[in-house]
Amino acid sequence: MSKLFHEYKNPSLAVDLVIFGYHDKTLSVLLLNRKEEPFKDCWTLPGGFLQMEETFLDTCSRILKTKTGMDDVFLEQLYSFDEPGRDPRGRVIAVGYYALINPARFNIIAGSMANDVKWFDVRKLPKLGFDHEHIFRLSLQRLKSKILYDPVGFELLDELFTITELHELYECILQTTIDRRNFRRKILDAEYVINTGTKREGLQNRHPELYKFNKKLKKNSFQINVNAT
Amino acid sequence: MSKLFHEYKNPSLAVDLVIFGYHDKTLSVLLLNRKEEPFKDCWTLPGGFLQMEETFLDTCSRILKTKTGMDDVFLEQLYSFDEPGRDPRGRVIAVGYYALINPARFNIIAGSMANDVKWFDVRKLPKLGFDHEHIFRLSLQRLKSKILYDPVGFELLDELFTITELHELYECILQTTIDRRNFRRKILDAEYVINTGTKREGLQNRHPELYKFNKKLKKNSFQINVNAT
DNA sequence: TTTCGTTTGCGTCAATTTAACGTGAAGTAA
DNA sequence: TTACTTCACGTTAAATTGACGCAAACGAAA
Repeated sequence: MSKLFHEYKNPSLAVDLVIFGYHDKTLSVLLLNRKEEPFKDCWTLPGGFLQMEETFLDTCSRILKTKTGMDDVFLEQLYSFDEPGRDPRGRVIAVGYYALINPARFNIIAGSMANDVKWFDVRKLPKLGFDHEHIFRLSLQRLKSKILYDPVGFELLDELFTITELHELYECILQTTIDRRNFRRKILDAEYVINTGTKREGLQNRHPELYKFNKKLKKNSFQINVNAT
Repeated sequence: MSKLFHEYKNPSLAVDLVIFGYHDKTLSVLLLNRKEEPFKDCWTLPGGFLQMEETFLDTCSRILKTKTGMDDVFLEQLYSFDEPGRDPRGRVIAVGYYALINPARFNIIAGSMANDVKWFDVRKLPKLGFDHEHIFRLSLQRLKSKILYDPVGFELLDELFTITELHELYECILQTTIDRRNFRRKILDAEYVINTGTKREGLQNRHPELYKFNKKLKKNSFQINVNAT
C-alpha cells in the first residue's frame, strides 16, 4: 500500500523576482538588502515562499506589495530552479518571474523585512545571495531575446514616448548600437506604435512626435536584428 | 517569532513529461493509461512526484526509466504549472519538461503503474487527465518555435539522415509546406549538417546522401521562416 | 534677425536575403 | 530504351537590410 497523499515530505517552494526598471537611459534591477539570516546584510532578489492557497502570481503580487510597495505590473514566468544547495536552509525550489516596471510610477519603499531596497544598474550589480546571480543572468538574457520579436519595451516607458526614447531603450538593453533611421523604419512599418499627433514640448531641439503602444499588435510582427546576442 | 523553517505546509511537487517521438513521418507523444485514481483508465502524460533529494532531471530520468523503459534522452524544462485545481488530490505544482526521442532506439514498456503506454499522433490525441492537454499544447508550441532557430531536429532522427528526411520532419512539426530546395540551401549554408560521403542504399530512386548533425553548430546560426506559427 | 549646432523625420541605394521555380543526373522498373 | 521518381544544384525577380544623406524644426547664441 502506498503512502497517503500528504505524507510525503515536500521541498519548500519560493518565488523570486527579477524586477527590471528603466530610468535615465539605464536598465536597473531592484534588489533588497536582507535583515535576517541567511545572507543577512546581503543583496538579493525579492522573493518569498508560496503559501498553500496562492498561485505563483498571487505570491508575486504579495512580494511586490509588501517588499517594494508596487502593484499591477507586467510579470512573466522565467524558469524554475532546483539546484539542491541553492538555499542553505534546506531544499527550496524557486520559481523565477521577471517584471518590467516604469520606476516613475512607483515610490519604492523597503518593507519591514529588509534593511533597504534599491535600484542597481544591471552592469554594476553587487554580489548576490543564494543563486540569484544565476537567476538574474538568465532573466536578462530572456529580456534581450524577447524584445527582438515581442513588443514589451513599452512596459518600461511612459504611456507616451518618442521613437528616440524607444530606440535608446533598445540600445541600452541590447548593449549595442542600432541605426536610428533603420530602427525607426522597422518600428513604424510593423505598426509597433501609434502616432498620437502630439509632440513632446520644452526640449532644446526639434520637438519629437509622441507615440503610444499599439495594443492590437501581435507577437512576431516584427524582428529586430542585432550583431550579437 | 516566525515559524521554524519546515513547519510551513508545502504544495506537492510533480514533474510531468511531454515525450515527443517521430516515426513514419508522424510526430507522436507518449501517453500512459493510468491504473489508479485519480483519472483511472484515462490517458495522461507520464509524471511523478519529486523526491526530497532529487533534482528535476533526476525525477525525469526516474519517470522515463520506470514508466517507459527509456534513458539518456534530450530533455528541456518547459514551464511550471500552478492552477490550484489542476490535481483533484490537492495542491500539486507541476514542472513540465519535454523530451525528444527517436522511438527506434527504444522498446517502450509499460511500468507496473500503468495499464498501457502508447504513442499518439499529436493531431489525434485522446482526452487527457489533469491539465495535461494544456501542458501538451504549450510544449508543442515551444517545439514549433524552437526548431526554427535551434538545431534540435536531429534528436528525433537516426544518427545518419538525409536532407529530405530532415525536411519532412520540419514540415511535419510545423504542419506547413516548406520549399524543398530553399530548405536544403539554408540547412547547408548554416552548416547544420555534415555530409558523411555515404548514401542511403536500397531505395527506389536516386540514392540520397547521408548527413550527420554538426555538433559544433551554435544556436541562432540559422533561421527557418514559415508563413504562420 | 540671422547664424549655429543639434535632433528629428524621411529618403536613397547598393548589397544581401528570400521566395518561387527550372532542370539535368541518378536511380528502379517496365 | 523508355518511363517515372527523387535528388542536387541553379536561376531570377522581389523583398529586406544596412549604411548613409539631407532638409526641416527647434532653442540658443550672435
